Amino acid sequence: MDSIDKAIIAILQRDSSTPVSEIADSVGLSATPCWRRIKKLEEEGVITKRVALVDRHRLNLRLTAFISVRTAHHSEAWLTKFAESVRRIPEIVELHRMSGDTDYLMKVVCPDMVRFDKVYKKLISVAEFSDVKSSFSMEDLKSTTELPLDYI
Amino acid sequence: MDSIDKAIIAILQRDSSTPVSEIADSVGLSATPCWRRIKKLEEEGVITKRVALVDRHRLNLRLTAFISVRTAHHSEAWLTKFAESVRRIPEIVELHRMSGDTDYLMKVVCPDMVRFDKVYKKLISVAEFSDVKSSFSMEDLKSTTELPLDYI
DNA sequence: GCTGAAACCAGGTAACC
DNA sequence: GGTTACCTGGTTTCAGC
Repeated sequence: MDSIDKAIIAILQRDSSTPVSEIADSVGLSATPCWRRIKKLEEEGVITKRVALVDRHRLNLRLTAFISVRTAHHSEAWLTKFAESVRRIPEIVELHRMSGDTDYLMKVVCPDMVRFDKVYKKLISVAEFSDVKSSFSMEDLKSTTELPLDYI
Repeated sequence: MDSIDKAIIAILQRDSSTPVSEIADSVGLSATPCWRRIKKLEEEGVITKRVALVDRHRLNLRLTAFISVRTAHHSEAWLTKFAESVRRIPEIVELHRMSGDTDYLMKVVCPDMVRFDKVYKKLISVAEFSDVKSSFSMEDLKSTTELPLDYI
């Protein structure tokens, strides 16, 4: 992966609807080799998918919350089952197994506190926790899917 | 926004490279009216952008961390300047103004602890904090850009 | 073996019903 | 919202470097 691939990824991370010919111009290549590089990046799994991003406010998702939990269960089987359950809850968009004080950290999006409480209840119904803490985002100041390309 | 629009969004959130004709089939429409709906969703800002998602491991971004900070400064001017500075740090992919114990919560991606410390130093160089806590993700169990469509 | 020109074809876009 | 036609842009082939 050279600097041209990096430049291609930079463009596609920002706007994947950019025509190949335009990307080719930007990186100083003609369309065909540029297209082949994109194809290769997709085949090799560097580019995993192309998605449409949606304005969460337009979907009535005005509340963003973080739930951190502790649990007494630390088996592989418990983790697998827990992760699988969380993957089925669409309001929980992230789940991290953490080091330190909390065992798991989740990011939740939903319309309001009433709906948040429903997600919360759904969550505590799928697994047992010894401690649960919720904190709420008042303002989304930065949120991007663009990853830094400085380390390749 | 009706159930057809919802179905269209569901498909595009999952894979924005799906051909319009295929989407049209799925939602029981012919290509043109389906395309018109997609165009409208984009114009109205429901669909904000189309992006390529990249495997962070392939970009050498193996460390995910959360930094929560407290600050003594609570003016609008300070917030604006702080947010602007953070937006210029590519390793910080999320910044939330929080309620409760912490004032701001950030999500950071970088290769390792050494690079994390550099981001940390960059962060404390752009703003003054009274308290800074870092926690680290050991395992990414769920991470999606697909938002729940149950509330429209 | 990789690049780019040109031909080709799928799919996005527009006009019309 | 559908049908048809058009035309941009993605994809393949092939010649040249």
